[in-house]
Amino acid sequence: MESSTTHAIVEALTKAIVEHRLHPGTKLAEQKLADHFGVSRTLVRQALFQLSQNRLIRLEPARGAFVAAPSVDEAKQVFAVRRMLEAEMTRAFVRESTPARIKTLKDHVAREQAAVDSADVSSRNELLGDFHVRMAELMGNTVLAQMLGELISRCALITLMYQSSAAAAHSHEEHALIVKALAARDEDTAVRLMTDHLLHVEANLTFDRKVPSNDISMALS
Amino acid sequence: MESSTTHAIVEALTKAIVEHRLHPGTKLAEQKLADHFGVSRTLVRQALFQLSQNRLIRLEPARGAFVAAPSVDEAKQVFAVRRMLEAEMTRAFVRESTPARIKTLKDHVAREQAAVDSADVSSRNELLGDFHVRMAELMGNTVLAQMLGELISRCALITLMYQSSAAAAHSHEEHALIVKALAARDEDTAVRLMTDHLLHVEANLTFDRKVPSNDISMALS
DNA sequence: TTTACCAAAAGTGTATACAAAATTTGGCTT
DNA sequence: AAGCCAAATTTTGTATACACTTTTGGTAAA
Repeated sequence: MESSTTHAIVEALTKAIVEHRLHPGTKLAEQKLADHFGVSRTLVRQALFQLSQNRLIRLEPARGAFVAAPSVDEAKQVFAVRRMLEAEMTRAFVRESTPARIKTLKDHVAREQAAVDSADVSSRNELLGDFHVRMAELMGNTVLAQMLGELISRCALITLMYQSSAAAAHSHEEHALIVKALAARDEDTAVRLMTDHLLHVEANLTFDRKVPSNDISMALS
Repeated sequence: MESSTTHAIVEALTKAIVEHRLHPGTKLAEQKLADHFGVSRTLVRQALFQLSQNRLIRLEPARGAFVAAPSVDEAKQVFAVRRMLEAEMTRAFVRESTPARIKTLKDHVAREQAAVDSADVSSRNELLGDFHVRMAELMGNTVLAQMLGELISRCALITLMYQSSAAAAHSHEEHALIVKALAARDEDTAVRLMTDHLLHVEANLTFDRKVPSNDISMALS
């Protein structure tokens, strides 16, 4: 089960939503997607169902699928959970820190630097989110990594829409500081920096909305 | 989308798995389930997919669905995440504590008492898990509540199989102590009790395996 | 002009059909 | 009796068909 075709559709739609080519509220009609991907509605429905579990779209009974528009409240809740999870994760990271793990994070931050310098918004934000997922993965706890991945992709929509370039650069700097504290095995500082970092990201979101366009074919082309 | 028929199938299978009428490893053939529920394979497949997202079953490409058998390692990871999440949740709970919330938890613990006294294993364990979900719900953070719900159902298989009655009674007593600390607004004690509680539950799991039987119709009848 | 209403069109929900892959069966050989 | 290969069977993966619901668009009445 779980064909790779379905997975490809999920990936394509995820990318389109997260890169903001499909705006919140846009209707995703099954047949149109099926035609676009050259498959039957069956596979599209599987993909849509999976995306709804990831909270990237919303399914309304007998009405269809729509690109999700996470509410301000939901975003705040997601950040609250992330602070809980990541504060403890950071603490554990320091305790089980190894040179190899530190190096992996340092390398990641270097890649962030490059992405922040170039103006590629989507890869920049992907890397900024991945910093947190990478930390979780390094802990060897796949459950944690996966859960954090879900949370991060869940508000990817919001951060992508409403995070300014300045805020992104700020995030990157904070990541660098966190890695420094981790390398110094300074537990309290690292935890504080991580918590503050998440608070900053949340605070920098401006909760405006923009106008949607709903041309699926164009967005996916 | 997301018909209630599919939901009914998910519920029925969840109950059967969690109540241990379907053993880990049992194959869930689509046509047999379809016949049993009197629907087409389409709806069964939707249900199976959803169950796989809940980690209650495992889907193998071109081979079908099998009742999940969470590994020891996975269980440990789940508990590690729960400790992260619930320690902070407990801390936040104390800070935003209200008499009404305390009462809700006290009522819940009272119901646990009844379930522990009666020997109904499945409702007992359901209530013991729900204590934690209830706390999350009271915080008004649905994201947290849902995430914790996932985690708890994810190791429901394990706790149900391998938690003794004595351990269940112990859990119940610890819940009562936690509520007491919450009522006294004793943050540090509450957090410590919660952390210890989760460690105890994890420590009390005995990771043996029992023999599977694979008669679907009998288990679901 | 606005509102109510009805028919046509489009879209979702479920069942079924068919193709492809895996499993089982049965016989053949060693 | 054990191992192995091929045909037969079962089971999964995908497409399609059809019923039912929602949306749309237009017409008539207020």
